[in-house]
Amino acid sequence: MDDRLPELGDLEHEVMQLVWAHGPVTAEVVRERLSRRLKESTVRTVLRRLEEKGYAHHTVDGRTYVYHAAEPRARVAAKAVQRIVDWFCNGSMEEVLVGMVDNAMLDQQQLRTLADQVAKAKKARGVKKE
Amino acid sequence: MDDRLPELGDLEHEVMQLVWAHGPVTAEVVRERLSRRLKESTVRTVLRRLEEKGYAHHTVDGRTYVYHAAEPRARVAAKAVQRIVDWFCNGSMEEVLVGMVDNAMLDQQQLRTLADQVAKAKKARGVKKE
DNA sequence: CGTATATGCGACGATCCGTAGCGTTACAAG
DNA sequence: CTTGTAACGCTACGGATCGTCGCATATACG
Repeated sequence: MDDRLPELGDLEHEVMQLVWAHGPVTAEVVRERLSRRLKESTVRTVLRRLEEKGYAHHTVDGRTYVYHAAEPRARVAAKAVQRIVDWFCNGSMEEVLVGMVDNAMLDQQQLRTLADQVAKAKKARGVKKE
Repeated sequence: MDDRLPELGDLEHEVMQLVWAHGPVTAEVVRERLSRRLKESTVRTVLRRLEEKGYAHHTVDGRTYVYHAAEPRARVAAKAVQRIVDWFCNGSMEEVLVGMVDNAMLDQQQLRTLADQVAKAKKARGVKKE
């Protein structure tokens, strides 16, 4: 339950965003919603690779494959961040946050607000989850 | 001053860590410190690519190239995180943090402590920096 | 000036990714 | 049962990135 998901290319990412945004989807639906107009086989290939990489899985409805996200978007993002932190800063989340503040991507006011929001979100979710 | 640094491969990353860890370094020094034993030309190629990608730059000492990190490690890590956040969560840092708490990578107590440390670090640095 | 040494350049094989053609299968209608 | 059609997987190809070097070249030093 701690598998490292491989990186995604641009198209793979765009498709994955669609899977996350609009519940379970078929290759057709993805194709219609994509920015670029691609062949169906292209879309299916991407979906299949996404499944191989562990980002999604599918169920079968009649003769149609329906793709579901394997993990919620926030969790995947969190893992990615965790990897960055381990990778660059030997696991020191603090160093990263300092870097962000230092780089004016974030100020400590926002950080504190975020801490509050996270606490709130956790409480709200903690109830219905456990 | 807002350029997106390209991704790094495994070896490139390992070399970059050495550049960050031990001040300015020569190809020889990097080679000696590497986990794997590689040919000098390999190391030089990696260093050159690192420079092309904007992670490092060099000065010349006699006939020897000395490589310096272009940006501090924390800043690069911060940019990487920022990219993840934009990429997956449409820029919502909060969503990512919630994901981390949700995934037990972080608890809100740590988050609050981090906020304090960051505030402190900023104050300490702010003085000597401006 | 000749030799050792550090450099740049080019290259080759392995992967990854975007993109798609094609053969196959299964279900529905004639 | 035969056939048309829709959805699928498989294979592939060209471009890009990366790990890894060999080699021709430039240059400091004795």
